[in-house]
Amino acid sequence: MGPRTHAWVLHVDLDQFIAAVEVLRHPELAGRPVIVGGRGDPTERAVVSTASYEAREFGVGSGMPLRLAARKVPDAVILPVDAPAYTAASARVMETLRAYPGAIVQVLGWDEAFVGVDAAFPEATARDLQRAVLERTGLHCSVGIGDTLLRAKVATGFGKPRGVFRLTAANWMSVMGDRPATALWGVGSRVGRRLAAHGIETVAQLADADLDVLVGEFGPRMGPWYRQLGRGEGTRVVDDTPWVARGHSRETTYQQDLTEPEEVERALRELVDQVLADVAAEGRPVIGLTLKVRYVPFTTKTFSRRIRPPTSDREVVLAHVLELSAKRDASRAVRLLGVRAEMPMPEDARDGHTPTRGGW
DNA sequence: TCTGGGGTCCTAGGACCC
DNA sequence: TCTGGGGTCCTAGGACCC
Repeated sequence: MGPRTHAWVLHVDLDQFIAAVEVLRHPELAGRPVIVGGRGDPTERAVVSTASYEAREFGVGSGMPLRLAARKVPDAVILPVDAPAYTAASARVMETLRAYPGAIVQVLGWDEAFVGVDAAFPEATARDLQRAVLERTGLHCSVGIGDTLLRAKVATGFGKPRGVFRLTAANWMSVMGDRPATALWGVGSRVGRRLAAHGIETVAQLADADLDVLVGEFGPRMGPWYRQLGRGEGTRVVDDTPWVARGHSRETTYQQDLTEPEEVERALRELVDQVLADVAAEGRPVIGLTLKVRYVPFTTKTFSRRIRPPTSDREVVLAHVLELSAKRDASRAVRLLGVRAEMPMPEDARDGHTPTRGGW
């Protein structure tokens, strides 16, 4: 298998995936505003993972503090995040897509994938896939059709919910030209603001922007890349090479801020053990560590270091993390701690053969 | 209403070497 | 006494996405 070019790129995106999985196993919740987040306790520090369409009507969306969401939707059903259940549901969806004759599937996350197909009528294929996913999993999805990964990805948004939309070089500018640059995948609010400072507000303006201006603002790599995004151009290669993780991290927001050194050390030991369990499961050592600390007024600092030689020894890793922790401001209470471990890429996955997530 | 958790990639600037 | 130019490695931070 590996990277391949097809006539069409389809982007399959499950509708309100997490909420839909919950409704599937709790049918009595159908039609009710369902919010999934944290441990399902709206009095805790946590945020919304997914809200059902019924809950979105009240202005609730992902990333919103759970407390606020609960207040906005008085009779909401609030459920805890159940990652294993979503992983299992996701696996069934991807299996279904792979079973489609001739399809190459590049998984992007729990609830979305690119599918490369050589079809004369991609809309028919899209409907086939929707039907197959619904039959096999009970879940609805939207499908974007494109002549590049980016166009397929952006097209999906116009198909939601349960629809199909095609975006190619032929209609890209007429559909996207007048929209804000931040409508593009990969252009967030910060980059949007920096573009606006140069008078670049829309997708069409970004597509026609002066390359020197973009390079001056964003560097030799990102500058040209943003203009390419504006044009909807980029790779059309779908790559089903299995994903190789660059690292693993665990972080925890504490319900009570940590003030005592012993509390911090105990928390770090816990995080290190969790991270090492994930790393060990891949049979790869640790070559880098990052400690993330969020202090009580909302500021976050990170401390990192390379580890050499590469190690799988718990005590060695722990010693490094504690050393990094010694650099933090011990006089300030801690709201969050995170530990990230980087792993070396295996030989056979180097040279960019493994697809970069979102690297179009 | 205070702001999760798991990821990836890029850039700037300093250290260090030849 | 002044101080090039190229290269790599490392750390910190920024940005984005689901």
